[in-house]
Amino acid sequence: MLDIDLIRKNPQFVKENLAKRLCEISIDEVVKSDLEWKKSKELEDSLRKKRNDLTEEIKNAKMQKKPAERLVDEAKQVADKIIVAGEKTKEMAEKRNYLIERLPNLIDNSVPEGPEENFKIVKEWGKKPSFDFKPKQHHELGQSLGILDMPRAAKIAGAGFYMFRGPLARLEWALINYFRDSHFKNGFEEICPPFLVNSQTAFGTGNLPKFEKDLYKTIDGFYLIPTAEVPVTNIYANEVLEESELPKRFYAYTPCYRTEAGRHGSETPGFFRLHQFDKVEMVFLSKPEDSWKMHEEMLSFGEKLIEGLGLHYRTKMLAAGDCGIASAKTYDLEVYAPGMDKYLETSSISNCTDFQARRMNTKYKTKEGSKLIHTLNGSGLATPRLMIALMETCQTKEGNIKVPEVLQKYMNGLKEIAPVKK
RNA sequence: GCGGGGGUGGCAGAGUGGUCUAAUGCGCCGGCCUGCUAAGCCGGUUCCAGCAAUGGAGCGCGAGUUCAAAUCUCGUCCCCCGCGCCA
Repeated sequence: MLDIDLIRKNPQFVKENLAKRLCEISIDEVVKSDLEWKKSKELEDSLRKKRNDLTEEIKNAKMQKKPAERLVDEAKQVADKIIVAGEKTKEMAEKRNYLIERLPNLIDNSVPEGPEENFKIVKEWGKKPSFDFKPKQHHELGQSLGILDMPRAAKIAGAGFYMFRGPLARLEWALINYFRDSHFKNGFEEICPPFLVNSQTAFGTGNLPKFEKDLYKTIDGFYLIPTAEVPVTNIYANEVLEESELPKRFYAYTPCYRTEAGRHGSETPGFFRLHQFDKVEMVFLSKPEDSWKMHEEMLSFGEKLIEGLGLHYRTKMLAAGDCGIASAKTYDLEVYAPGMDKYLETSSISNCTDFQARRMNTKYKTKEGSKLIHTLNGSGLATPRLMIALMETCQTKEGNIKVPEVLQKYMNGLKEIAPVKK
């Protein structure tokens, strides 16, 4: 959430900033609803004051054994008015909060404004691999090797699911463990969080209320996590940290569940847009003054992981209009898949400044009192699209898949995935 | 799932309808004192509105009873102990 105080004192600044990301919520309306709430609250407070005074008089009268019926009658009337005024205040607060809870974070000045296509490529690493044959797509490779079973995944669950078998399943765990080991060596703390969260937690990271339709909800009201960012960022919700505890760096492997509502149609064969996928996520908690430095640091951790696999990728600074609600600035890592001849988003690395901290109420102590922390999150990395790029990049003329060197130790030294016997 | 106990400020912990203006202690911040440190003393240390004076709210969350609720009633969530079930 944005600081309501900032909106009050400098609505023009907020308006201009949010215009960069094409935000459809009117700041004028936020200011107006806030004023209406304030007016109603003032009336309610003055009535409460009156009742408190009367209550005090009643108490004194009773202690002095004087009659208090008239005062009680008057207090009853005030109490009725308070109920009416209170309902009005509540209604006004809901109206105001509805808007504020859906406002996105302020965008950083370094971010190109406007719609998605205004992105900036800030780095390219490696180059497109060349083949002396026509490279196949990942699903062709996977099926002919007998290590990808899309039809049975569809039978078991439906569209939007995949099933890896044998060496491909092991390749996915090799990736996950390669990521985990890298983060561990960097000194981060590993977390195994809950994969289901309550609504307060989903609100904290900004997934609720605006994006409820993107989340799976259980019959008893839990939400399946769309990313480990949700539980891990919320670890210190409603807590005050010591200044010396910051920064904190976490990583967590989890499956991620997304409805992908409104994204039907067969845009791409294979496993590209999924209801469930695996990801290792980095989450950093920092002091405000350190977050931009840590954002660049997180970016380079993500980049190093892809570089270790030897895959060609590019780093994209998202345009303001393409950034998530909580993000002040986001880099995407896009890894190249030669079979599809496409760059695929395999990581999204964001500085959420104090936007999530305000929703979660996570602060740290300073000499000037407690202040909101900054939160950052980034994939390090999401596996399916990386596997697409890896399979397509490392394919041989025979249709086998060479295992990148850094992954071989996680696969009992396997160097190449050959067809699996039935 | 059943039975019992509990949830109060940064922390510990008192408070069973109206002197609650939430005691007291610890921690932290500021000040005084001091050659320096410690001790001691004074003030501050939840949120909302306000430049402020001040006013309002707040005792897990929600509803109710009452002129008045941390305190009584109901619902709900969470934690602890015991029993049951279970990977």
